[in-house]
Amino acid sequence: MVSREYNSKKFITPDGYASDIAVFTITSESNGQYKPPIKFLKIMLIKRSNQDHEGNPNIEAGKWALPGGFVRSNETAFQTAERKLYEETGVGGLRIKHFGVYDSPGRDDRGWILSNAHYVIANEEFLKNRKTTKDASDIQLLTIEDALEINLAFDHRKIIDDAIWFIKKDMALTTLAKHFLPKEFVLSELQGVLLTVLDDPSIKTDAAFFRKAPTLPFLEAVSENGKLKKSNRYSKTPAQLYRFNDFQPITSVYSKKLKG
Amino acid sequence: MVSREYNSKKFITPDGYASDIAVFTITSESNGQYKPPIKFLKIMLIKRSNQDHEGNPNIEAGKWALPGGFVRSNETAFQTAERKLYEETGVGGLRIKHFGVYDSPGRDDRGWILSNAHYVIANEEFLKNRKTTKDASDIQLLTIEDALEINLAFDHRKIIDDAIWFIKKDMALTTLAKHFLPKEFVLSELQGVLLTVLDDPSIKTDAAFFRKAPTLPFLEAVSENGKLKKSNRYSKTPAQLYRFNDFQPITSVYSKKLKG
DNA sequence: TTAACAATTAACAAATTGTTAATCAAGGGG
DNA sequence: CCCCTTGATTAACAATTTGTTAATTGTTAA
Repeated sequence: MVSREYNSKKFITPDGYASDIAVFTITSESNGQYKPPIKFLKIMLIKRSNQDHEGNPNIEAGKWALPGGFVRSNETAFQTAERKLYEETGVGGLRIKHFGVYDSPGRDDRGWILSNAHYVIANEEFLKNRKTTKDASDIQLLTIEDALEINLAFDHRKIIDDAIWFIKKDMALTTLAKHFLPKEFVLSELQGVLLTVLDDPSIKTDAAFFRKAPTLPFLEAVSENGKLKKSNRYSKTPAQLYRFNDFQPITSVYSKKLKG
Repeated sequence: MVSREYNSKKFITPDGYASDIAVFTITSESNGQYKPPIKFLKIMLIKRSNQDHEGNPNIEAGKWALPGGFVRSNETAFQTAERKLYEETGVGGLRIKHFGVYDSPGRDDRGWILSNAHYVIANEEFLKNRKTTKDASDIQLLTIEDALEINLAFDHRKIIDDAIWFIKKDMALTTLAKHFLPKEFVLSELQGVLLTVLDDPSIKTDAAFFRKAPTLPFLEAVSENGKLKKSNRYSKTPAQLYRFNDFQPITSVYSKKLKG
């Protein structure tokens, strides 16, 4: 397969090509009946076991790490991400997005190992339904604050830092919020998700947000048999349910007012 | 270096890790004196020689390809990009940005070879000053249209397609335009650059663009000894010179009107 | 002197925003 | 069953921005 021309240069080649996945979710904690819950941004991490499958001591054992694994020669890192996500956490069918490559020499004591990093957003309900393929202590949802405090394997702290930066950006610029929410949701839920990840004053003020939201081209009010569908899940007053449609908004710094 | 534990799995490892760079520039073609020039978005490609440095037949010989090369085990792909860009095209000091990884099995006949893809924006003047490290026929600036029509090596067509998508996005969302322009420029130059890459009606209408531009937080009028500095390079009427400052604008789809 | 023309400015209606103050529609206590 | 409370919306209005079309200005070339 590898040609003579290429081999003759005696290049040193990588010792491994890994695919890692930062799985984010927002968990809700009830704040009393008929009140919007308190939300926390969390990341799914796994604890590296002391031994590998063959019983040999595992590198970075005992530390927390992003789920992931080595890419096989007949698949892409993207496919590896799908596969490992399902194998290790039992979740499937989520939108996976590449956001960076980590290839600093020395990042992995085993040798020259590259990591192709992805992120995934899962809504709470989705994660609840996951199969428990490993015992619970292995997989944990940690708040971002906690995750960045504990002892993380390899350069996963840097990877998580970057991943957070990317989801913030995508949350502001795309309809990423949809992946944190159920199909149909109430405006306060959307607002809660946005505020958990972003820090945009124009989202904070209720009146402005509630007036603008219904006009956003990527949101639509849900109706059922001709009349608007409402929900009481977080308020006594029935609140209108919304869903995301397929509109892909784009913005530009050269039009409309900016904040920075 | 590679531990027993790891080796014992007999993983197949990649046969090579490459770094490729899509270098974009906008060339100006005079449209008559005192007129804004016509601009074209171009990409720098190199023609793969028939033999490699050692005289062996080269893979994908004769085809056009992105400049780039194999990452060494003691550097990152980013550093490779800097090094190869300088070696092959004589340009240095440009802002290089990662945008994707190409790792489909079979993308390179030599084996399992990954490409870490970057893009770079160079302004015309900068490229003019480049050292000619290779004979001219080897390196060419092609318009995007031409580049996508010719026979490109490996999966470089896909890489270029993606790179274009990324620069469009970054052009709209960041002050990327600054890299296409000289330090000080006239509004019609900025407008020309934006229209060459983007297709935003609000930029097209002169009156709107000229009225809004001076208020953009990331632009500032240039003055010299207390008075505003003007230029006649593209008009009889002296036009105000502007420069980008360090303001990093951010936008959000949840505020301000959208287009999509 | 004047026609031409890019670069601004002006002017004004239409659309969006920020803000503060009403309304509305239950659930729960009395 | 009548209020009180609390989110969820609406209303009301002033302040900003934008889209458009119509002037103005400064300079070169005929």
